[in-house]
Amino acid sequence: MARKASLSGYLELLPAERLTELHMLDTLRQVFEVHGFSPLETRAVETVETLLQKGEIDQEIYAISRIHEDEGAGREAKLALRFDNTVPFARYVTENAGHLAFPFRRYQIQKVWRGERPQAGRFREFSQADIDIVGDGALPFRCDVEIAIVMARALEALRIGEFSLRVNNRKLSEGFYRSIGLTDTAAVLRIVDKLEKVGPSQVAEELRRTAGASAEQAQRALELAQIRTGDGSFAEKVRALVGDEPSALLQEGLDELSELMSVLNTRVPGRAMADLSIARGLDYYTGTVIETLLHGHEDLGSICSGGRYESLASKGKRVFPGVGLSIGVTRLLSALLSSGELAASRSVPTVVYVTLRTSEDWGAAQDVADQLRSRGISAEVALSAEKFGKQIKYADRRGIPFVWFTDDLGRHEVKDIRSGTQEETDPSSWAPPTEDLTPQIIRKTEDP
RNA sequence: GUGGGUGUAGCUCAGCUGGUAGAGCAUCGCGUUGUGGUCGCGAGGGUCGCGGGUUCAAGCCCCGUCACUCACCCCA
Repeated sequence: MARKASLSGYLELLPAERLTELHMLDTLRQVFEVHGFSPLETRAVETVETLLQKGEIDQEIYAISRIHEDEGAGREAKLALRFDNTVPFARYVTENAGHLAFPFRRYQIQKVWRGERPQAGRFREFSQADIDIVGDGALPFRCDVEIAIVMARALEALRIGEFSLRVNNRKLSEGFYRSIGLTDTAAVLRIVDKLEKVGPSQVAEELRRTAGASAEQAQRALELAQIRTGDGSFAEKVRALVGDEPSALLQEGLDELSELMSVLNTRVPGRAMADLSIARGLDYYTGTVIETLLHGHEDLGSICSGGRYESLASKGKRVFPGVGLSIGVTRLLSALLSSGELAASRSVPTVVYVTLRTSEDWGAAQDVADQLRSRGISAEVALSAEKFGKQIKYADRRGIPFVWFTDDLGRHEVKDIRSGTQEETDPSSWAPPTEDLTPQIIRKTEDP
């Protein structure tokens, strides 16, 4: 990949790359549906008001306008492109609450737009694959667990290599920070979130400078954030750190995270890591928070994140709590394509290239192709009767595995371009090996 | 938005203290005249990002501008 894009941040793929992307999307769709998630799509456009409902503008939003908009047109609602799938989904849920059955589980794979400066793995237009479960009034914690399991399985199905879900719980973090006297928990979370990037000493310094922490408070916050275990043992470490009786909030967070880790370790062993530095910025998350690290691509940042939000959507007195995770499809795809880890075996869907002996054979060649097509075998007919060498080369350059010849007596032969073997055959019954029926998505580097 | 780097053939890049534009790969042709890939020979392909300036002369120097890219910020 790594081709120069005409516009930075707006990825356009070559056919072989797009086939790889489609394979990913098909895989995700299949995993989501087999777990009972319904497909959903929302419009590209939201009112600015909806997008900013959290109050804070921490996303670079693309506003849209009409070229011929009247000068004084202040009456129309200001519109903008969505920057994620969660906020539009929340809006959709409240609008259609009367038609939906709760708890409602859906998947949604769509493009989103952000005006941030593009960088490797950061785009201005990209696809996210979301799953969420939303309840009416209440939603069992069990849903947090299930969402994490489904996503872990989806990532496994993508065969992208080793990855870790890094999980934490905001109740745990907030409860702890409050208990040591740090009240601006949002600021603390934001600073602590940078631990991996800037290191403990700088985090401690920032805690003192911007979150009003004493040296001792900063030290204790750091100690919590540095807890990282692959099993449930994080809980003892937290309790040792707290000393006296944990607060109700902290205890709730401990219980939830313990349950999550325990189930994940049974159902998707080795994929989860309790990491108490994970905070997820200033978002709407209220409990479980998750980020995902792709091994070997740590610099990419998280490839799948999300968590529990208690009140993102509400309608009058009704509140719809939810939990969801989102895969950065474009980020993942571009990284694996440019590293060469994922590739398609050919750039076209074509399985068979039907050659032309003379220009007049075109009709007969289409008949052959149609017989193959009627059985689901993708076939393409040559446009002119060039030398066979050239016709074979045409197929070779596109990665088409088979070339078809028909002689002047109507006898058929099919050649496997890779092995060079050619044999007599019949268009009404010939079929390729199943693995050649569609382009194969090759994972070049095997899992360790 | 702030700061650094880079723009030359389809791709990756060379191009000296200014002197009329180069390589490898790719493409196309021929050898092999209707069964590709190897090999050999040959050919085509460039407003040197764009605009202005200095100079007898600018890919190279100066100014501006655009794009790309990296870091910060933020995040999938």
